[in-house]
Amino acid sequence: MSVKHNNSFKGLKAQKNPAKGAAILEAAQHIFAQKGFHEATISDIAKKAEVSEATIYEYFSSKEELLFSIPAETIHQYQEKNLEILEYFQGAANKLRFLIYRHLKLYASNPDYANVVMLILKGNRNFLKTEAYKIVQRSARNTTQVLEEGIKNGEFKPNLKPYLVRAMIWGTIEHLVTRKSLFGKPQDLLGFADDIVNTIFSGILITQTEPTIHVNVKMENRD
Amino acid sequence: MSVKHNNSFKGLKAQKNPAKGAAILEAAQHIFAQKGFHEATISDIAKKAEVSEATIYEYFSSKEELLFSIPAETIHQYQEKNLEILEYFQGAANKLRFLIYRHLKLYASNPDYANVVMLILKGNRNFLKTEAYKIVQRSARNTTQVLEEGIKNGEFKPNLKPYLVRAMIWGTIEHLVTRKSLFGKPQDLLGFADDIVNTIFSGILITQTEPTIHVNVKMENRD
Amino acid sequence: MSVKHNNSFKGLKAQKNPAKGAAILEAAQHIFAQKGFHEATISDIAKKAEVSEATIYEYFSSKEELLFSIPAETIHQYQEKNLEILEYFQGAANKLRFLIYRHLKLYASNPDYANVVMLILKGNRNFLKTEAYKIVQRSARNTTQVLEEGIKNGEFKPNLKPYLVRAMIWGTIEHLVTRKSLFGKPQDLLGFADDIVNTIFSGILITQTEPTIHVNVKMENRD
Amino acid sequence: MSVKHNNSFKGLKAQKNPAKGAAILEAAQHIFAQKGFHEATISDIAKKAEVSEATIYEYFSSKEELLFSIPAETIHQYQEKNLEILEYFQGAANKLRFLIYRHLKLYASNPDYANVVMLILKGNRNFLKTEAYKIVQRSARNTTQVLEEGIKNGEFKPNLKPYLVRAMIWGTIEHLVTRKSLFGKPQDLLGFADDIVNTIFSGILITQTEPTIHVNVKMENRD
DNA sequence: AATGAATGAGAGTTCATTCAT
DNA sequence: AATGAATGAACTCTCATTCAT
Repeated sequence: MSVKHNNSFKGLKAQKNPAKGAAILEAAQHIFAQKGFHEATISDIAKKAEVSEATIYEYFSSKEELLFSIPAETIHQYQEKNLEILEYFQGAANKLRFLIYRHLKLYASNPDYANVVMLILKGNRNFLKTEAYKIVQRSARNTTQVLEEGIKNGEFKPNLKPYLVRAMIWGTIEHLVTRKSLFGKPQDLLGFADDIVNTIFSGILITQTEPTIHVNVKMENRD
Repeated sequence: MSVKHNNSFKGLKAQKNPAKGAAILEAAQHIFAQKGFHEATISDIAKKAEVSEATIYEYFSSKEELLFSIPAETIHQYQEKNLEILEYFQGAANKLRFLIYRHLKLYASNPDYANVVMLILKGNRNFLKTEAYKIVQRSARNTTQVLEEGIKNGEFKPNLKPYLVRAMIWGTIEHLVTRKSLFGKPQDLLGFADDIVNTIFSGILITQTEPTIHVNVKMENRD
Repeated sequence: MSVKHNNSFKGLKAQKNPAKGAAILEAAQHIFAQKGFHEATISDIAKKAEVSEATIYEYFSSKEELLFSIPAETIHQYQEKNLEILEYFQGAANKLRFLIYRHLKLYASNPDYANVVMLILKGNRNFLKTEAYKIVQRSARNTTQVLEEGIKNGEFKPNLKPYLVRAMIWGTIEHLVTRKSLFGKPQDLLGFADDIVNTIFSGILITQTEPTIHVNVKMENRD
Repeated sequence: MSVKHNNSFKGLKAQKNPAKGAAILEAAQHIFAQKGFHEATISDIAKKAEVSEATIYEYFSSKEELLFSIPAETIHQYQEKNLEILEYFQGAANKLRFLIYRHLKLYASNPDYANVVMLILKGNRNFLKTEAYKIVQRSARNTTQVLEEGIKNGEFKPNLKPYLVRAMIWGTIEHLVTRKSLFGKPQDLLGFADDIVNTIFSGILITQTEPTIHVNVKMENRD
């Protein structure tokens, strides 16, 4: 049932045996992550999935479709959950913090997936025509909406450009994840979440207010 | 001057006719930018460069070396000029603003180059072993050093993590440039420079400290 | 019987369809014999074998492996049969005569094979590392052993050097076979067998005994 | 003068600078001997000869002609000298012994040359159309003539087939030389000369005629 | 006489993909 | 549903050879 539904948005052939389809997909994710798209062969994937090469074509109509099918499921669940949880947060700042965590966690918890997305899919123009990519876009709207909400309710600066701030947040995350994919570091992606949030929220400059806070404290002591 | 001897830092064959070598490189950049690495053929590049395929191999020992040779010259000049100009700026903030502008401009003024770097090289592990990549790394040090300088001299927050901030700046730029490569927008990359700088400097939150500035002034008068 | 399992001693890929593998091998033998190794193309062989070029690579991993696979089967059967029959002969001289016949016949009955061996493989250093070559070596041991046996039992001269005599026999055969491959003559290789044997056995000099035979005859007349 | 004469029988382009032509030839001999014909490149040879590739084509019109030019000079001198010395020998047996020595020595004293001849030229059909090959043929006539002479004057068996015996002698030598080219052994080729001669002369069988010699002696005494 | 530079012409090899069973 | 077997279609790269200087 839910299987049927999944199939529909993935744009796949009807899957005779969904478990096998999933196994192939996972094998593909792993092989692609290790070798890259062109360097990986269908034969590699077939071996890893313990099926014949022909069987792969029973489930996916081409090597590229196989690649594009990798994020479909993941991104779908990610987005569904985001929307679900987002409602429980109060305030744009909290929502934004949540989205940043989630985004980082998505990649942190699945290095192969991060690899495929950052090193392969990001540079692939055909991926943009994909159903899965549409969900990525929708996911981007989440962030933008939260930013707009924050402007409207006075949490965020009124002259802030949502498009840019979203680009900063995503760009930061993508940069860090890509580095982890390529170099293995930074080890702890999630550890950056707070610092990202803080910097995005408050910037890096020392405001002239901060030293004065000391003075204020003294004043209160004097009274 | 140093430009003349750039053969030394490129891992190229000795070039019989440097002008032809450059023509091939430019043709390659264009074709790779349009089609991607694997989709582009040596034949495509040869046609574009108006030389024979064999001639390409007189100048570059493999298709991949041809690809990796693309950024070498550009990145080298970029880095040299950065170092040269950086000295004239006073203050870490100004220096950082300059580097952000420069970085954006590098890609904005050369869309094919941006394409190759963002869509092809960024996902290529072999590129990391390249001489050209070493210069990219050195260029990254520039940013980090400026950030450290800013912390030391009190311009930037003392608890700021240079690695992260640099990741944010670069990630933002890469994200924007990648989008421009893929979608053609945002059209005006350089137009984002100020907003990036402002956001990185001051964040997006409306600070409640601003009114307290008044109070501060009075307090200091009192002493 | 042992023939069925010959895949084991060939360094080949597992053969999907051994009949097709054999057809390719035969086509290759013919084309190589006609054109030589470097002048023959995989395309030539594919046409002759009525398969696609890619199919050839399903059975043999490279053009050179294809070449080296040609003698494997033949030489194996040749050696097996030699050992089998050799036992039935009495005396080193008879055994040696048999081996010379066999050796000549091997080439006489298969001109393409003779061509490949004499004109191509004999000059190929890589062939020496081959499994098939090991069998050639073993086959050489046969001859040497027979010669040693002949020395021991007094059939052959005690100061004879087996290595040299074997070199003479093989060299003679190779020389004749090569000439036939190159010039088409001598037509009848096997016709040389007896003369080779006689010369190897008795040399070319007229021994001083021979004229005395005449005398003997006269003596008998006198009686 | 003699230079002009040499050029004529080599079938070469008129050589501007014969010394350079010879240097190229020697370089080619060495490279071909090491790598084989197809594996050796004109570039290899040019480097070794310390000339440009184009220069090679000033002296030899193709790679194959370069190959075929290697034996020309050597074989010419060899044959001239053979004919010259042969006259001084008395008796076919002595002459034959001389030719066998000479033949072995030709290869023993020039391993690169041996390599080229045995591993490359022997399998090359085009070489047979060559001027140099004609001299080889003439050199073969020497041997045959000596054999015929020996038959006529009663030194050699009357039923001996000169063609075969020459094939045996040459085949033996070629076999030994080829082995030395391929395996480096037998180290001492010339050391085999006497044994070859002895075996060719007297064979390997222990003749039962030897005791009859006694009888002969008595008979002759009786007259 | 010598060569730097350019290239035409292939050839081997790989792989995604198909299809009969 | 699964796959063994076959192949079409490319593409990179190499090298002998040429020719203007």
